[in-house]
Amino acid sequence: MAPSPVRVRFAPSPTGFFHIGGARTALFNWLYARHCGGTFVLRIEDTDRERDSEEALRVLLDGMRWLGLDWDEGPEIGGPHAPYAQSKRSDIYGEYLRKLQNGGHCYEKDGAIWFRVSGKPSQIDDEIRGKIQRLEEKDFVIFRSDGSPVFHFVNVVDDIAMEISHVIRGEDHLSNSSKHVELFRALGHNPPHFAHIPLILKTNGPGKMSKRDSGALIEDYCRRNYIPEAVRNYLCLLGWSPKGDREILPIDEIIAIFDLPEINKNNARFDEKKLAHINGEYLRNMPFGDFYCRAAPILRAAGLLTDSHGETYAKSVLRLCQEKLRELDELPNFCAYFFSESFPKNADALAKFKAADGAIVRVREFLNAIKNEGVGQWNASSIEQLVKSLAAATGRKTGDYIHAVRYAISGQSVGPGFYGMLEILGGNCTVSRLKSFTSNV
RNA sequence: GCCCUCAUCGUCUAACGGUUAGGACACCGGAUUCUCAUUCCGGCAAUCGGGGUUCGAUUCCCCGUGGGGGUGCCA
Repeated sequence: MAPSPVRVRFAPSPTGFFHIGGARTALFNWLYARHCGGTFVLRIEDTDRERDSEEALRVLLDGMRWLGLDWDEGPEIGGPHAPYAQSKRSDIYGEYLRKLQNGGHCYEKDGAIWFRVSGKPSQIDDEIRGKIQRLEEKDFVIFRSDGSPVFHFVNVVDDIAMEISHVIRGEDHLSNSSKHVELFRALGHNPPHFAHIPLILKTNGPGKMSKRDSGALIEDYCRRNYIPEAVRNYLCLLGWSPKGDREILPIDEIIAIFDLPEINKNNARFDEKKLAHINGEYLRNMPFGDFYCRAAPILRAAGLLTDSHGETYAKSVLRLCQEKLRELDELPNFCAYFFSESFPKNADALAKFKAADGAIVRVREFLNAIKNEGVGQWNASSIEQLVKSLAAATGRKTGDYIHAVRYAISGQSVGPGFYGMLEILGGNCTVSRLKSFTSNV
């Protein structure tokens, strides 16, 4: 099969953060390249010299890889148009500057080099927005007085040199495209196809998402143990829709149906709650083996799970938890009492316990019932049997016992199914916790 | 100010010019004779305003209004 002529690029500048807006732009470029069987180029626009570039670049590359956005040409893998960092391409910029000078397209003023605009409106044919015309009225600087080239110039030069066919970027660049078209023409090239994608706006208040907004940084989701596929899936939904009342779908299907003209024109507000919901969907629907691999290290890091617990125990606990979670980071709080005697007691749960009529009496009754029965037969159904006959004997509801004992055992008012929870905790542990609870009240 | 752009529930979105305007998040209610942060069921909730074009407009055109972006020797 002949390679697709589609070549797209993501051209971030390493600022030390991987902003969610940039990530979505990268994602849409990547999706389009993969959809077309084209090439996805990663180009680093590091024209700000004095910055901790190594560190900042790391954040970017790690974030891209975490999201599963692999590039075909770029840093660490090279390619036919290397180097892929603008700080290393000054020879090329000098060469293209000479072309402009030879064509009489620029002049010097105040030590800087200025581009002379044509005075004619530029037109772009945007894949999302249709034809857009704009007159670039004023000449603009392409080389600063310190000799460094500015964004508009290097951006266009590299798109020419790297044979970029489609420029997919944020709508904040729409007004810039008249500058860029002028540069393409002056350099003797037709401009590429453009696709200006909508911006991601703050959840509340005016303006687009900024680094400071909650949820704005990809590396935070990584740190918070979000599922990268879930974050990526959510990002797909900002400005694009798979239609057919579907939202959560595997990336291969998204790649198959993704296309530029279907991208929305209007900006989208970021919604962290919906992201959390989608993360929960991914978490609960993933195979248990995958869930265990992600969850166990978190419990270890929290100092809860140790070698003494054993893998079988850890797995049975986590199997119980998987179906309840929205975020992996909730896990330590959610199940600490399975691993430690010094588990936290939830304040609301305590309030409920105190408010419940005779809760402590129920706990004592339950403890006595266990003592009478013994813990020889200790499994979910035997515990259920025990609770039911106890309730029948005292004329209470099973819930009266369950709620009270749940708090006594776990310090929580919510959690996994009661009978399964006690089975896994074990009869001896249950008894000893209830003893110490009743004697300390 | 000037230039560009956009406009469906609170939010993300769907709807060849003909639909009771659909789905999802959030929120509210109910069920799961044990909780809920799971699951299921139900509810609330939208075509920015005004003119056209048309038998018929969320959809096409114009004008307002509102939002967003640009207007740097930032990217």
